[in-house]
Amino acid sequence: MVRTKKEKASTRIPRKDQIEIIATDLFKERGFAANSMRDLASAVGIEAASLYSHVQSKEELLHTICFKMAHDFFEAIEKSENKTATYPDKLQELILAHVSIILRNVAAAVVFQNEWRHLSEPYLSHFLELREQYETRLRILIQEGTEAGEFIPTDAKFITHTLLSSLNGIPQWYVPDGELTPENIADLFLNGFKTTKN
Amino acid sequence: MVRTKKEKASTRIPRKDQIEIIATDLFKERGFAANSMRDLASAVGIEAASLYSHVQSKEELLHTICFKMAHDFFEAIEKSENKTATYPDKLQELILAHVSIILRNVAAAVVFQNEWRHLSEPYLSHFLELREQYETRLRILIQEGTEAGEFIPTDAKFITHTLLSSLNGIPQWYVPDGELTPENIADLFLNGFKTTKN
DNA sequence: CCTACCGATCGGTAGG
DNA sequence: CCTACCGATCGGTAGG
Repeated sequence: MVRTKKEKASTRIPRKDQIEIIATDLFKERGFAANSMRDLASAVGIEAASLYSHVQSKEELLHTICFKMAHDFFEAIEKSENKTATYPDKLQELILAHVSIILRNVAAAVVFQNEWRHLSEPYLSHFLELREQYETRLRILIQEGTEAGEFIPTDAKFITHTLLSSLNGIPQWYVPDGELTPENIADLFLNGFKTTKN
Repeated sequence: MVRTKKEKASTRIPRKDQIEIIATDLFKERGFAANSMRDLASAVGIEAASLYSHVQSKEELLHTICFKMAHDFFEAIEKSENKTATYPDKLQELILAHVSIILRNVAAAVVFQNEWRHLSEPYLSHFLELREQYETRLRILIQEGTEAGEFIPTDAKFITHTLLSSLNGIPQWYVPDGELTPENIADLFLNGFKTTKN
């Protein structure tokens, strides 16, 4: 079994991306701390030392995964804030975007959700800042919509936390090849948040 | 600083329990895999080797934490099933019990939620069995209540997963010394699940 | 509950 | 991308 040619499938995507994808999957499955660089290397099909030609450190991988997701979520909330629309429409757009980001890369979403605490400073602080910002701005969206009479009055803090927990819990039950689209899921979330007059 | 007497506070609870409590806190904070027995020993104030006089292995600690919680949750659902009451009342009781179990030991709830995957077989399979049982029985409660016309018709699977994600997400935002009681939180969850005629 | 220690494995580097 | 290797740390044991 001598490999005389490069295989097409493996040369399609750059090694660095391939490493990141496999790392995301491993971190999702057993966590950042429980996966060694040797585990990763073996899953990629190279030696552990060779990983360091493409990646500076184990934490760099985690950092990349977490901040890519954070960036996507942040973009989504800014987009919804800047939209000229009713609050229910803004919320609907944000929920759809949030769901879509998660479903686009479920493994990365799980790592983002569960493994950020293994980031070291100053990344950890930065990450938590972004996360709190997102929460705060979602809460404000709900508060303003409620004050405008476009949502049923609720405890905005509670609803925000509950909604986020539910959204971020999607990977726990979502079946990748099931019949549910991001739009379907977003719709399910929206029922109960619109005013009854709608 | 020679310790000539045993201090009262530290002799109050058995060492084994103390180790378990501190382990729960460490596992909650940085995960099972990222905490070493030396970390635990140092937090307890003894040498690593001394832990093994009280505990068989690192995993035994995780096992104890996870299955204690699983047992409590299981007891709660059985109690609610056996109660003669309307479905909304059954659900209310279950939600209150679930919230109470989480708030009674937030750290253990977080470990239960996040660290079970580090259990080895056959414990892992057993754990997942219990977990699925709980989910299934909650879903059935909601389905039966809906068929009985006591809940607004919804997608029972979706509602079950969403409710559980929200409940299990409580530790992410709950402030221990805040003004919210388990009853307050359970009430917040119940709005939206009762029929409008109520 | 401690000292002393085991083999295994960790993240990462040197040098090619 | 590999071989060879580093010091540090891991879970756990022996023997007291």
